[in-house]
Amino acid sequence: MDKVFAHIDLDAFFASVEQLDHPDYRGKPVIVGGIPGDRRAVVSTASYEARKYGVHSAMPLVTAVKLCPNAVFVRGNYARYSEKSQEVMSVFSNYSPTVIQISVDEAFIDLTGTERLFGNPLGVAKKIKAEVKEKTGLTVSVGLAPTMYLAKIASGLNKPDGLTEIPQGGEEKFMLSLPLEKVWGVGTKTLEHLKSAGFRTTMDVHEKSIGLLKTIFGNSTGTFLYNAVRGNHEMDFGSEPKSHSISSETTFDTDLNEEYAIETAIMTLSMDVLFRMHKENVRSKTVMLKIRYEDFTTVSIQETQDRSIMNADDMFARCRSLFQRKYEKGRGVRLIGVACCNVEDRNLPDQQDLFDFGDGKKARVENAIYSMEQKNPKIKIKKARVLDSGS
DNA sequence: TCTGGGGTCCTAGGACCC
DNA sequence: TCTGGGGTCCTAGGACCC
Repeated sequence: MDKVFAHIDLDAFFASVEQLDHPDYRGKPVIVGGIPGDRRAVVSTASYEARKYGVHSAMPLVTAVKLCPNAVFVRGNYARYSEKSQEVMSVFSNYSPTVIQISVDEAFIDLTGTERLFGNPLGVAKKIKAEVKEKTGLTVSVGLAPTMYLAKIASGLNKPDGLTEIPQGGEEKFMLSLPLEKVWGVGTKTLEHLKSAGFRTTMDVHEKSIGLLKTIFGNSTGTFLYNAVRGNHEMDFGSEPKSHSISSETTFDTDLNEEYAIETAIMTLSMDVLFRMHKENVRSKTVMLKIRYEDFTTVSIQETQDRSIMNADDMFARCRSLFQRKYEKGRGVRLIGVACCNVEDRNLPDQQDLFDFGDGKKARVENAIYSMEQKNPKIKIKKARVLDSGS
């Protein structure tokens, strides 16, 4: 049976939610990500009105303010966006048992074999667009194709409120009509590399052997490019992700070089990551610390111990020790980040649980604090050091 | 323009073992 | 003595995505 996938992308999602919730923002440029004066913010989403001024995602907010000073600027209400996202996603499940959500604002729907129930894929796509609009007030762009990879590219071609279909058998032709920068998975670095190696179009890539592409771009990228331009690249969401990580990072308003102040930030981040691990009921033996210096060079250090992280003190002690080992004293730090890698389900058997090192009690206390915070978000219980964020 | 925060995956080199 | 080869695990860095 011919396979058919839809990729559905919400148009300028965060900005559209703001316009939906605030009628006075409608028809105006709306920029989500920060407000004028936020020194190091970047644009998260720009409404289509703002895009006319050249504002786009990932642009420094300072630049956006220069380009479009009269825009409505908001920092963003991520809980609200998440709520709207769920409303939209629940519409999709009416049309197929197989919905793969890949981020807050996009999902794949496997429409293979749903023809008898709902009609042909193009008709289904139109129904989905109409139902999303009716139930949530938001518009989406849809791509239809025989593979998820192609559907993903197709949905981006006629935004906003778009609908683009790549017919069965038209995969290669479609890819060869595409400019290189539209090839999903080719970012700035690979694009530069392609250009410097003399590739200007997908057709140029198509002419070369897989062996040559591997030699120039490495095994993984070479193979990817070879298949992509033929419309043969498959995205695999089938297997469960092997490793999972939970991270938290922060960019300081101004660079820091006092160790005590940086370590205080590390403590806040450690607590955040640890609480999120509690919430997901997972544990980890590996912590990672990331330092971005004033000149934007970024380094990281990680350590895996035999025992899982027991509590916030333990987590902070591990991160602090990594910081002390890695930090080049005196250098200005613009960002500090903390992560737990290779997290696993806490219900899995773990040898160390047979012993109690006295940390078990602390962990139970933290769990209690965490559940209090969940019941009443206004209660914020923090370590003395974090409250005293001054000296 | 002076570059967020949350992730995943890939690679290369070193340690260690047989 | 100064030197093989394969496999696996860990770490640091980088590319990419939304």
